[in-house]
Amino acid sequence: MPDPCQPVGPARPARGRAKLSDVAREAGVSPAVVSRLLRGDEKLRIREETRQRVLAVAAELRYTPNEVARALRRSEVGILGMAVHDTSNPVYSEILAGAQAEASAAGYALLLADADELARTGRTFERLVRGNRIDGLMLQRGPGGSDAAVAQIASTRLPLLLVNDRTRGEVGSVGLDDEAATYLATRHLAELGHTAIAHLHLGTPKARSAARTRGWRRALAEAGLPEGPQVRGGHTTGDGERAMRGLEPGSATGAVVSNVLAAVGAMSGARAQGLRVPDDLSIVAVHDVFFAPHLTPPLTVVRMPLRELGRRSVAALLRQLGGDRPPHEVVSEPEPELVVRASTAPPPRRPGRA
Amino acid sequence: MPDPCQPVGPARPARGRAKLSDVAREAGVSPAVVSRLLRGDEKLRIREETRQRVLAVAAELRYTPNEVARALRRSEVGILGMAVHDTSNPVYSEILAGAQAEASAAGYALLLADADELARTGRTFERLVRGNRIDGLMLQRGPGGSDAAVAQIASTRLPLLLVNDRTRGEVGSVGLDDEAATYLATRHLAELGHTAIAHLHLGTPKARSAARTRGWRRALAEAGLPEGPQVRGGHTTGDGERAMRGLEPGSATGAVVSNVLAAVGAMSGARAQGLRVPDDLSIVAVHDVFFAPHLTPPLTVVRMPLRELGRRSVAALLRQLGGDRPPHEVVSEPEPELVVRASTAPPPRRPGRA
DNA sequence: GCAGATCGGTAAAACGATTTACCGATGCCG
DNA sequence: CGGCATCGGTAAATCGTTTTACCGATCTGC
Repeated sequence: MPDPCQPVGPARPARGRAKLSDVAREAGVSPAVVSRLLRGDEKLRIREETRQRVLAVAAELRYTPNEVARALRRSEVGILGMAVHDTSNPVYSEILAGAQAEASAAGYALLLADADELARTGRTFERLVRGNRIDGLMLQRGPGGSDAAVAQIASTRLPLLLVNDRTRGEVGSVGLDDEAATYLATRHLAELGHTAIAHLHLGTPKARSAARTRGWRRALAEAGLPEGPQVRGGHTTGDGERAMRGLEPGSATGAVVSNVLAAVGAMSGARAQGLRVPDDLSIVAVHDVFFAPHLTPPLTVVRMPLRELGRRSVAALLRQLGGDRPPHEVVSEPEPELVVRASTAPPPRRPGRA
Repeated sequence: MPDPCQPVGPARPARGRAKLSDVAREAGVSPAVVSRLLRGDEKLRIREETRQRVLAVAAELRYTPNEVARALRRSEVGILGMAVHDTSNPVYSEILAGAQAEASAAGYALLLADADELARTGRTFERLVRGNRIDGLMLQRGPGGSDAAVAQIASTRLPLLLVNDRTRGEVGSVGLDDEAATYLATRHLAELGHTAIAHLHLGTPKARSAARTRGWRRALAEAGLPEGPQVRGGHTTGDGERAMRGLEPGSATGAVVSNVLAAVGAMSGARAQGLRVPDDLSIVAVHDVFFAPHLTPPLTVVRMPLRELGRRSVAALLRQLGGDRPPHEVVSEPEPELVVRASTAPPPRRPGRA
């Protein structure tokens, strides 16, 4: 029942919520007990009766700890940063969705940042990276993502993880099997009978781009095919469209495009040049996106576990916060999978090169 | 066990960054001066010489304030929450991108949350909404977003803003001119000569869905056309595909689809029924997305200022934090704009209804 | 020479939780 | 009855800033 002798202060302050000390006062114990009880301190010895009373008061007052105060005391905020180059790129937003889910499940929140802005090392950098606003940072380097920026961040000792990337050394990373992706894509074209297979490559970031090129080369070598033309495909539909113009007409009957957005552009570009897909040119892209089946023709892709990549990145970063060494993982479960749709077909009878 | 080998107070602690008191000590002033100087306190009178010295020390120590401590003291964290139903929906991620940009420009960070999870009023709700983790919350209600959840959040007195929605009363909102969108879309079809114009509507949320229906009705009325069939289109490609099955064959030669993803699905669905787009059926959607020009046929849409919506939402929420009354805005600049591509054409000679 | 102003700061109390060290009663054992 | 565990907690020091109130000198005017 309500305390008869309550001369001072309202039980629950008019403005603002109940705080720890309110619960303590109301339950007639010290704040320490409330904190230790609510946090499940093993070393706390407490009478069952007291425990119930404290819990009841906390519930009645709808006590919720002030996360900011906790964070200050514990020097741990329960927030992970996620720096993305382009939020509206469906590949990135898929990773983001996975990360959000995993973080949330682990009791963490996700703070969104712009990777480019971060790299400029200005106010955003100061506040986010050096201001104790986050416990760790996941960074998805975009096309222009420099090593210098990464070093800059790493030097602050903020736990850092490169997502969808591959590193060695002190900065950890969680990536995808990029080589397998282009390998599968290229092999698919080879199996269809293509002998002139181009690669529209990423350009940047270097590590990922190199792996994709390797996969393409390996598949060509295994099939005993010559290396087809290689042009820069980039990351956007515009890049892909431009890339098609750079591809010498007739130099290839199939193209492996290292990025799905570029592939979308490449299809438009091909059409603009009077090439029919897949009749004159087969196109296969890396990464599946929800609208790929609705393109015309539906786009053949290698599906990569993007959502899983997001999840695993968070898990890895969390382990790193726990003291583990920076991870160098490749998410290979589920495996990259070829999804055959209608943008690939056997090469035309009259081969491209005549 | 205390460390006997550790002499007192290193100038800059080995672990962790320089703090305010370090700067103060090093510069030979009190912490108050440093804080007030760095925060630009007008009332602070200080000798030029001292000012320079403090600034120099702060720079030398690379002092960055601990945002958590600031937040605690000021009861203001500098973080806005953004709760989204589906991160990987390109419409939402476009809004998100705008919000991120504006927040960042205003010196705020954006915390991402899952709207559905939030609505479940569990741990996430407690920590985010009642834990002082954010200064205000933007909520994009998804298909299942209930009023109860909104009321729940509003009752906590956390500044709340509904994004891409329309409200009256105590909960503010920033929305789009949904009626204009479907009006323009419908008028376009009418001008092409269509007389049987269907509406694949949203279903939920109610307010937005109703406005879209109104726009369609108004355009039909103005053109002196009868009301065509209306079926639930939903928000996903799958929904749109299903919706096409629900549309009686021949009952319409044109369809206004209230959501671009549903429109993508509708095109596939139409094809599955042997309908050619636009020869047999014209389709126009609300919202432009980057891949719309690359669909086949390229999708005619009404472009809405999604990114601007994100920006304006942040600006509105910030004003609300500043004490303004909850806004009820409609972002109408730039205006909804019809982007004619190839999914719309005059109706077939032999009218659908024949 | 003395009452104010003005200058150039300082002291100290918040903000709300966590955590370490310790403490006064009981109970138990010999 | 003395010693010492064990029980059931408590006190108080942080965490790093911000901000209000105030203070001792030095001028200034008369």
